[in-house]
Amino acid sequence: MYALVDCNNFYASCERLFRPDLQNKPIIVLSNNDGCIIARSGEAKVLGIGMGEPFFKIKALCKQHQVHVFSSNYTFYGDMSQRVMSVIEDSWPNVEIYSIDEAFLDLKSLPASQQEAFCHGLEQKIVRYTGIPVSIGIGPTKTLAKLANHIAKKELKIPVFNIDNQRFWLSRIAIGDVWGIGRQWSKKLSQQGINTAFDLASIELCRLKQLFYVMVQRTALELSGVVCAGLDEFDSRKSIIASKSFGQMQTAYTPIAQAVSSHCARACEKLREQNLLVGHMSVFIQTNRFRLDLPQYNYSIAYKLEYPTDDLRSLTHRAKFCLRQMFRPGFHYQKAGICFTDLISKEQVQMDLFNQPSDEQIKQSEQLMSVWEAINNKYGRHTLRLAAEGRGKSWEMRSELRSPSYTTKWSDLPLVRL
DNA sequence: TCTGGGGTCCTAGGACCC
DNA sequence: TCTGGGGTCCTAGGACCC
Repeated sequence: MYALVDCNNFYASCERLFRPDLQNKPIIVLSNNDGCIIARSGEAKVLGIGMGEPFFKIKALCKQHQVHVFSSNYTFYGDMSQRVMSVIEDSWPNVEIYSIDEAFLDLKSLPASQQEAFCHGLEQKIVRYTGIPVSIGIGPTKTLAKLANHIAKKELKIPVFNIDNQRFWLSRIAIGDVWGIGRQWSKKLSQQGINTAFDLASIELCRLKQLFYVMVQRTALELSGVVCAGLDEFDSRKSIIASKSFGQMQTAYTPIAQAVSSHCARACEKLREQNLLVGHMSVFIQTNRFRLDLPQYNYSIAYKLEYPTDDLRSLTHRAKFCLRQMFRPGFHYQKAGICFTDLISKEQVQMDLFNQPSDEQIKQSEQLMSVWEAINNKYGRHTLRLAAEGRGKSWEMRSELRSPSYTTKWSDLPLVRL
């Protein structure tokens, strides 16, 4: 049996934590650049505010209903996520952290009769320790646990639900609400007369094989109770991306090069946090796809590194080289970014017969990068940075409604008056 | 005026090999 | 007129997730 713990309206719940005055008030959280809605409190959902909707389209509605609007504050949400996850990991040994607000538990070592009681206890513990409300779904496969969670939240509005002896629920769940079945496939499945989770669970596999990829077959099997995917407890990342839209469209080379350098530094931070080296990078730039009146240009250039590295200086140098190759004047650019792939663990580097850097080079680079990190950890991010990042950030994103970083910044600690 | 960012997995098709 | 069979590896693109 598996359990899925999922935080309720996670970002909205975080924003409410240090703002008790927002209890029972509608709250929404915006994506980077204050562009789209990415989280809504229950009260905001009732108003008909959709997930992913562009903010400018519903600004008037928000004003009319006094919706509290926040820019996203990932430092804060990330910290709250860690707190929730550590409560879960302290309570149970087999945990897969699936996303910022979800975790799967493998409950097989617990007698069936105790599973629900354990989940009730966990749910209460999480809300008591962190203030974040969660829902927990229990089922014989991950897909069914996910579905049980959906039923707990959307249908029954209870904190814990076990679908094991209540499979009749499958016939009440639309095919598009099943984990792994998105827009395109649910359309295709409907054309075949498959409209509910029950339909998909009971279809003959050979019929599915002719029409769909293995992913759909796997989902069908999981719905019928056959485990196709176990717990993935070891986080081995396969790519790292850092990219952001510009606050305003950019036409000149220099600010874009500074943005790419800054994204490269962020990607490099993530790389080093996980003790990885990168073998392959690609840099991309894009114009604004919504501005059909302007000429469009999207391009990316890949660069295979001479040897895997985590040295920010050489990574930035290569990233700028890629950008120079593809930058064309005369366009209004909206976004730039960088992607690292071919990630390998620092402990398992394959040496190269021709391009192996000397031990001395590796040692020097590591010394420099660790001092660099130590300074930034002590005095704050960006205290030390490459000149390539520039100083004034004319390209920086909009984030006008950001809440304080209550739990990660001394100057932002909440004040309590008695 | 204003439209996110960061991931995974799978498949088809091309280039190459013997 | 007729033109093999069996592989691997890489990349782009499309689907999905939160």
